[in-house]
Amino acid sequence: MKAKQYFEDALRAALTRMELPWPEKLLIEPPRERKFGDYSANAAMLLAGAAKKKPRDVAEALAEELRANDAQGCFERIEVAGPGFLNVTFAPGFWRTILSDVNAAGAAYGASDQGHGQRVQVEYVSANPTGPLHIGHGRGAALGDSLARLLQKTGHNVSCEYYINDAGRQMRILGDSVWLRLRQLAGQDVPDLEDFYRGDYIKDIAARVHRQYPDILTLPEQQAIDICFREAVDEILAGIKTDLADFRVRHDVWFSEKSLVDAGRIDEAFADLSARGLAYEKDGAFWFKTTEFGDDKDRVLRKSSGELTYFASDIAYHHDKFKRGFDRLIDIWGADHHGYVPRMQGAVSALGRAGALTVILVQLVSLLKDGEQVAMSTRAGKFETLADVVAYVGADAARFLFLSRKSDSPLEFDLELVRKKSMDNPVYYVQYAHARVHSMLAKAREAGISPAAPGAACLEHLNTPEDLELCRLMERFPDLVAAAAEALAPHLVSHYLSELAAALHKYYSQHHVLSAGAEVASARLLLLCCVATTLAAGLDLLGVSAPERMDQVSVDAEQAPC
RNA sequence: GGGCUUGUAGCUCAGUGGAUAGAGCGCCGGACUACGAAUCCGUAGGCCGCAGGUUCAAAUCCUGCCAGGCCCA
Repeated sequence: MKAKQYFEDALRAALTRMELPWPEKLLIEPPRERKFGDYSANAAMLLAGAAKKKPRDVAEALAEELRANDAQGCFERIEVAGPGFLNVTFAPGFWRTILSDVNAAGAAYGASDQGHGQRVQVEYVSANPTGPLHIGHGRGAALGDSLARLLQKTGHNVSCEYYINDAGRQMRILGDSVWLRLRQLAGQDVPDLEDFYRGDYIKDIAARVHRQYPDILTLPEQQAIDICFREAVDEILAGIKTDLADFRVRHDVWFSEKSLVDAGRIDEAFADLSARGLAYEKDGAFWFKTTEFGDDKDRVLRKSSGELTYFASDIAYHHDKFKRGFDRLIDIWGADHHGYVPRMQGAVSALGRAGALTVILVQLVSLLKDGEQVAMSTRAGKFETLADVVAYVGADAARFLFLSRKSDSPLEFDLELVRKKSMDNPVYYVQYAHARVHSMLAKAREAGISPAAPGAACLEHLNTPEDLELCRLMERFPDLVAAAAEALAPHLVSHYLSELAAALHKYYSQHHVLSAGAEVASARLLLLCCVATTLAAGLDLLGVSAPERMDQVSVDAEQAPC
């Protein structure tokens, strides 16, 4: 039985009997302070005006009504407090029923059908294949992957996609850059270009291409550049895929911009806009009337030179997404693209799908080492790439940190702090709570003690404040998951996990389990088993492992830096 | 100059319009002859950037400033 739902139903029935409406802004939530009970409702304050009574009097009447109809004795206390809050405390026996739920659901605990199978596409990372992923991409990757898990868990039909910008100007520059380095490495005296990729990885690619195509210098230049370009994209993309896999980030579809252009989808989208009267030719260019959708000026889709803008392929791309049948699109972008959001929203409105796109902007990550800023924009810093960072601190620690901040706040990523295996580091705090339970379960097996069945009589022993606190927290988990999915906010999950882990550690220090007598031990083992299940379910939503022993984690973090 | 975003404890950050604003770290002081001390318990620390407004109720919503970050011109 869900506590919040039970209270809501009881309250609704009481209001109906008292011929009072259910106020729009009525909220039922756990109060900030424990002493106010398990759940709190603000109904009386909202109804006082219309009823022409004092809020506290309305609350008292409601409380009386609830008490009179609690035949099963689910409520232990129903009180009125403060300006007119209605606070309820559930009886211990009510809380213990949560153990059956958790036990029955197992890894699926917290799942719901609030998405009703809605088809959602999450597009994330989508970095240009012009170089390796950096730490900022890692944040978007962790967020996108976790959001997908959250949405999946709450009954959405989710597809994850990576958009490969393999057409256009940046790609030409990439090909030129490799070609330039290749000739330089071959001893030719070629000056640097004004605009090109300078990273060492370009030299590595150039050297390999030269080895693989020994006669490349004798080919017509355009053909040679073409080879350089194709090889570079393939290699960089393969590297990106490896880095993401090592970070446990998954995409279902890798969508090529070039394929979009080649398939004529750009023209299709242009025709679609023209047909709706939302695009026009002017000064030899093709314009999209974004001002009709709140933009401050119209935007060019095809320049007079015939070159397409980024915006053009992005429109065609989103057009294509909708044609593939998605009900809702979620794009995760770096915050430096925020100026692009109104334009893109305008485009989606123009496609007749206003409101179907949500853009999440991920703020920058500043990389620190012992409190000192690490250079990000040059190759000088050792830890510029995502791969280096993940190898240094471990995927679990990196993911947990990324996912414990709101996406729209800037984030400080201190390599030494994230790497530290101590209580400075919340990820190990939570993982340790999970491992601790499994350690006890192993000890219990040796001693021949097994967890009680969910309905067993011995559960009566679970009546200390700490027992009930764990039950309360576990009972909140499904609501929490639903809220996190709704708000697209995985950080709610990581904060919840820290709270549950804290309750577990406190429990551990106050109540001895195995030596407490057969019945009590058995009951407590069931409780702790359920906690472990909930912790594991939550960690899974973050894509963080739930180890059974702490010496199993962070093997990768043992490696020395570079 | 226009726009987006962020200002909360010494630091890093939570806080769906609700009660005395929270957590972790750091500081200081305690706790293992029993299940893992990667833990627990306690103390101290706040004009929630500033000023107005809406509301029974504002860190939260609105407006104007101030400051940092970013985008555009």
